[in-house]
Amino acid sequence: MAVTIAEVAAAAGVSTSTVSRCFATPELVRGDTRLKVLGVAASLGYTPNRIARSLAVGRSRSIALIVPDIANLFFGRIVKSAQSRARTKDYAVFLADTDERAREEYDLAVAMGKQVDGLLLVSPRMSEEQLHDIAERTPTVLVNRPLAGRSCVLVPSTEGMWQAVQHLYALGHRHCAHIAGARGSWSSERRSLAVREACEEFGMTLTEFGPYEPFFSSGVRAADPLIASGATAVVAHNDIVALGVVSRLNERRVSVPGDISVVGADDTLLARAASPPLTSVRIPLEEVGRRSADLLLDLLAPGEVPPPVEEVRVETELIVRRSTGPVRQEPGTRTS
Amino acid sequence: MAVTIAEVAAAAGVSTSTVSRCFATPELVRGDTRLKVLGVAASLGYTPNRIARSLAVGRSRSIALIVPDIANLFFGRIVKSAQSRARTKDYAVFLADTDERAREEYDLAVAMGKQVDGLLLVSPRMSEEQLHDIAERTPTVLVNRPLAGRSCVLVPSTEGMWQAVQHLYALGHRHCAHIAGARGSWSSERRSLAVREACEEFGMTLTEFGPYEPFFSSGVRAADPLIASGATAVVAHNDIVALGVVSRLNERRVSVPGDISVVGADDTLLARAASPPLTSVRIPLEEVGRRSADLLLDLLAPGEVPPPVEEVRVETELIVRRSTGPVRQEPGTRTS
DNA sequence: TTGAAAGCGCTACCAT
DNA sequence: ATGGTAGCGCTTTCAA
Repeated sequence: MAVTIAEVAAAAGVSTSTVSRCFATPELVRGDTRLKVLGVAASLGYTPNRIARSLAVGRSRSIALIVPDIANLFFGRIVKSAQSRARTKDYAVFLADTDERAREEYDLAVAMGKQVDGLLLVSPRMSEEQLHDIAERTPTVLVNRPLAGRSCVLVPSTEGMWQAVQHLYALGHRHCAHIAGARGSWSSERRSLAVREACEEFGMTLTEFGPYEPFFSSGVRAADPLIASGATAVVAHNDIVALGVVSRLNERRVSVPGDISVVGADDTLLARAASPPLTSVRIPLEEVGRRSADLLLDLLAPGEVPPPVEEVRVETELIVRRSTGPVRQEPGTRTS
Repeated sequence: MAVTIAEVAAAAGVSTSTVSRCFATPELVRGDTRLKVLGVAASLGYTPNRIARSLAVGRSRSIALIVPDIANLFFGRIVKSAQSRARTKDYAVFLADTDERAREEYDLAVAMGKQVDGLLLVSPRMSEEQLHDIAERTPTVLVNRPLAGRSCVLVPSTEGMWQAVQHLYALGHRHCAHIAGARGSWSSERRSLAVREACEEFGMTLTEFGPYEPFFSSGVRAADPLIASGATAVVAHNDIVALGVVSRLNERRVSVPGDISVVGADDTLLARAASPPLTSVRIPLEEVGRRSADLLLDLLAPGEVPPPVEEVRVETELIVRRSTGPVRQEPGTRTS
């Protein structure tokens, strides 16, 4: 059994209250007493029992991160920075992965919500009612999902998607395809909308495909209809899907960027590591993780009286790489 | 405030002991009483407070996963499956990322070890003394790091690396390079050793580079010395590094696999998504996560008296893709 | 089969 | 500035 506060108190010749104060509110203890207690505690190897403290205080100093898929680099990077940020503020972080199953999100969030002080829901797909219900019970911050009256960190990607279309237009493309992301995903909708608006603005023909789940296989599947559509450029919902497209295009002997230009999104490692490297819309995912963690921890801070509802938006930008190139031929003349 | 056991007891007209039993040991309660209590509990929306239970029982029904880098697909996949497995057994999972900083591993593990029932250390780099010290205090399972008398899940990759060399030899390569992984990493050492032994067996010349941290930039950096070495094939420590190499080779106008064949390891999404797709050594990471979680939870099971020390090894195999090809020219004649 | 009550380790209020 | 003590919500003997 670990050393308890009572043993420290006995060994230091003070009461348990004093020992407790030395750790919780050191400024309320006289200098020499504190030094003595801390010394005894150290020599005994005492460390406060967080569980006991949680029970007494009613707060656990822990938060839970709920994400659709940790093995997706997009979420991996968010989790990494959010987790790191939370730990610097002495919050422990629970992680739960819904495996892209929207159905289980709610139950999971409710269950986790009871054992933590706050919830960070990343790209949740559940209904607004369910989200409100959860936020009502546990302080919650949403990532990539707006909700009236709740704190959220949003990445509409509008600017980046617009830049992507502008880039393609400038290269001579006039028929663009878009491969949309998952149904029910707010960021998918925003990205699709941004592409649609940009194409309209530039007078480009747009063919839309989707929704597709964010898997490599989705891109592979989307490639054939894409070829058939006659589009010479494609903006995919994200890098994974984009590379699935590239893979299938290679198989079909369609050259990238010779015959078709491909743009991804998220600018994950995949984009840089691909050959040719993928032009992609950069999302500051580390910033997203950091700011969402900060937002949540602020909500939990005892000082704050009126929980500040904020809507943080981060900037996105197009990173141009070799996967996009000028139009080489007229649409429709391709033999494949 | 949430509903407590006392309120349920009052409403059901029984004692708190009985309510407690209904949830913990239902078989010790008479059928009708149990039904009644459970009914009342449900109607009141009661759920046991895990923190209070933890304090009373002395166990938290939670484990911690400590990994070097969650944003690395290798660890991401392990975390994903381990986490999922633990949750099916009603264990909550803490996640902590050391950001590849071996120095902080120990302190982190010690700190986390106090608030959880068990620790899953993935590819730890700390010293054996430190590992023993931690395992002594908290039930621990190691992944990718053997330790006398402790449970661990190991992936020596020997078979897969051997197959890689055999494959390259069969394609006509006679001079192979190896780009080693991080210093202090057990799996790096094992992989290097396996390549060394295989090259010797096949009578191939081997040039070794490294150690390199598992980053894309490491591969980029390793490519130039690789070219200078005159090797026609390279086995990289993992996919990320391999793709860094490919990227730089492309820049240098060295064709893959025309001039140099490249083999990666881990067979992450990166390998499949690359163009040309990367030949890679497949590691059953989901199995690693699942089995390590199982091992740990078995250690924690109350039934077990003598903690079974196991050493689980999983099988690896080479997945051949287009990044490897026959030798096109004699070593040394390349002009680059 | 059920109940009473003593903790689990810590905090926080109330005294002093 | 310090001590006494009543909980926090649940589990677990021990009795009945």
